Amino acid sequence: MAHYQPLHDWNVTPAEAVALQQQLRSQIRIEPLTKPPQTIAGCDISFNKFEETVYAGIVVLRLDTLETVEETGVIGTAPFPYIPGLLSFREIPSLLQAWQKLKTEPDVVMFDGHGTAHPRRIGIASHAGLFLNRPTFGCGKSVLVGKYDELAPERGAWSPMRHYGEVIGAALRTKNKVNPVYISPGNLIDLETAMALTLQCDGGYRIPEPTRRAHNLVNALRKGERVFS
DNA sequence: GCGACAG
DNA sequence: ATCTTGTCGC
Repeated sequence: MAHYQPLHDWNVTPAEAVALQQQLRSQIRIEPLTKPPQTIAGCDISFNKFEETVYAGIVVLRLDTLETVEETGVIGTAPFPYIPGLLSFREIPSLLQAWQKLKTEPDVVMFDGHGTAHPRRIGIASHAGLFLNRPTFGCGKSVLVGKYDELAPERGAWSPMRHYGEVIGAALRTKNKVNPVYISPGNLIDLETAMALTLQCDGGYRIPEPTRRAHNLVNALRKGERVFS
């Protein structure tokens, strides 16, 4: 049901992947949201060690109540290995299949990884944002590139992440005295809004609800505890 | 050349 | 990411 723009083929070599990133980065737009979002989606993939089968899923929730409104999942194959900086080429193909199964198009999408906080400023959230043509941002659990000053221990505290002099994202504390998560805009959104949405999706855990639910979903799918038609 | 390195 | 039990701290 939900559609996307197939900007390019995913059957590429690592060198071609880097070239594609260099070519696509100019199309990324970091700007405030056009309309107030009502729904947000979380995406994630899971797999068994040493196996190529990937379990991808998307969970859509209402931003006001954090109630889950839709879930989709697919079992596919990873056409690309995990290479730092090229994560999107491994995860996006299957996520696009899950996206196609959505009945409603989410207003904004949160990814497990980075957006502009990437060596070439086009992490999975930015790359997918170009295909989906809607606001996307990344919420990573660790740093790929960039440095930041330590932040206060309270939830809500944050510190900008810098790389080669430019602000590429922010370390944001989502829970008191717990390691921060790393937020960076993907496409069609700005850092401030991405951080606000992350805090709004609080479920009492370090990981915001969209990503946390997507993670639980794909793990259940991998273990055969969930089925999608 | 050496170390770092999203998930 | 995944493989896994107990254990330290609030």
